[in-house]
Amino acid sequence: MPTECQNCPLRKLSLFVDMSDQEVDFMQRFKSGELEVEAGTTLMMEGSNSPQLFTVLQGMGLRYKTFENGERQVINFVLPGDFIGLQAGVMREMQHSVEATTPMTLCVFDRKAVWALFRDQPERAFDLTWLAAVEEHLLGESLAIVGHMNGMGRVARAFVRLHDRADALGLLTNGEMHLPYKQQDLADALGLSLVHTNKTLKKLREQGVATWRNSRLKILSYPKLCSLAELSESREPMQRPLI
Amino acid sequence: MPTECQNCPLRKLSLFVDMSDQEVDFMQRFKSGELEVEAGTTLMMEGSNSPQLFTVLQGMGLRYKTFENGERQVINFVLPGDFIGLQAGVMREMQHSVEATTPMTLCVFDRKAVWALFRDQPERAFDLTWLAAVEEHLLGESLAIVGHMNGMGRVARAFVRLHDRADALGLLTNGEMHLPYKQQDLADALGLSLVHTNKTLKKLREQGVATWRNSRLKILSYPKLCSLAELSESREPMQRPLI
DNA sequence: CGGGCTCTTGACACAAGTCAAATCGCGTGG
DNA sequence: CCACGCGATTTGACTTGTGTCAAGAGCCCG
Repeated sequence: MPTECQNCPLRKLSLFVDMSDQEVDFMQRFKSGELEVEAGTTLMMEGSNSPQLFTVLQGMGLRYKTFENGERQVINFVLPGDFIGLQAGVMREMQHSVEATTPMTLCVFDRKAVWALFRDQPERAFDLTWLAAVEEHLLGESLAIVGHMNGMGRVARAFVRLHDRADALGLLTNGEMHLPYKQQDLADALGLSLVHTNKTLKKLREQGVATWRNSRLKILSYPKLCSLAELSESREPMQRPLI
Repeated sequence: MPTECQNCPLRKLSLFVDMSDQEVDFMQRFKSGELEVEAGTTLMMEGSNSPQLFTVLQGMGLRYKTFENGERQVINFVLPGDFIGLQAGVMREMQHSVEATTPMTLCVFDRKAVWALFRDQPERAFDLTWLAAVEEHLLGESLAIVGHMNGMGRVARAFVRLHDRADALGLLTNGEMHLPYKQQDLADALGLSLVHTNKTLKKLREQGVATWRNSRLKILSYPKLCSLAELSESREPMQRPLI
């Protein structure tokens, strides 16, 4: 039984900007269906042009680029509310791949409908661009992190960001969240080697800052973590549209 | 005497997708004026919300984020045809600063007109989103470069990218281009220290691959440079819209 | 019970950062 | 016209954060 946009649990989160009834109505028509995939499914392939676009309702995944030598750069982590396939929607093809790391429920849109959206729903088209700008912002931040922070700083930053995102999505219980990734995934996201990432995680454990075991991330001392991440403890999350 | 969009020299480049007469006409009305700034001018300020957006007609600049400790991460280099201020246009504020490193001529648009663009010109709104997606792609690439390549690879990659961009813009003469940046700028873009960047440049000189002096970059051996950058020599440039 | 992933650890090598000082270029002012 | 000062570029010496290699431990699943 597919979710009605009207009842979409994500919409109610304060993380996302409010939608008018009329907009909700349009989204309902824009939505072409719902998709459930199992962990490990590749949702988008670098270089391909998917006929479908998605919004994540449940589950987590990864965006990444692959190199000739087989290595990967993880672009970012995919959480509920994320839009997948913007590049396929407006450019010829995707520039990165997207993979599910848990079972996922996805809202499906028809690529061709994107044009209708621009023609008939300028507000929503605007939101799509907004989303692209948010994405650009996040990538710029990642670039800054990888470009300027050492191993400990990068891991701490990643944890703070994930913690905050989970918090905004209501996925946090007692400072604990589901983090269904491998250490290699985190390493590939931060531009660190697996070994060094592992040793950094160990330090965080020993210092009583955070533990990450069995796919569960537990923040033991948010202040310490923020300090390592060179972030102030009070940052208001940026609101963004949901599509 | 401001340039007529009709006669815009950039439009004719094959790098940019063609525009219908009607679109050119709209752009002419969308354009609110032209601006000339001198080198060193800050065009956009991180955290601010500029009332104006720009497209670069002439000159070069830098996008960057600043850290609490005064360091910078250069997000990318700004060349003619680049659109500046997308974030200000759709989000509350800019997430990075933009600075001119040479005198620049800019096409000026009114931020408020962006909404009119979405309402009245869906094709152009689509192009704006397209541009945002291109930006996202480029940032993803930068992230991959900084995350996975060593100093030599990064510098080589940067040179190839700049060379190709200049080429597509017709700014190349005998494999030579104007590159009005400091070594510190390049270092900040690549996440390297100034000293290490300098030593890497020296190696490139000694190996007869490329020289960069007096703001002029000269590629002596494109094949060697591509090999260092781990890129094939034949890559077709991605077409994108001009706004 | 065995095979195949992850995750951990230790030892070692090296790329890149830091510190410090010399040189070069250039505009300014005496 | 030369001396000075300041920013950018070079270089050398030393330190250290990370990568690489290799092997073992833990765990799940067939």
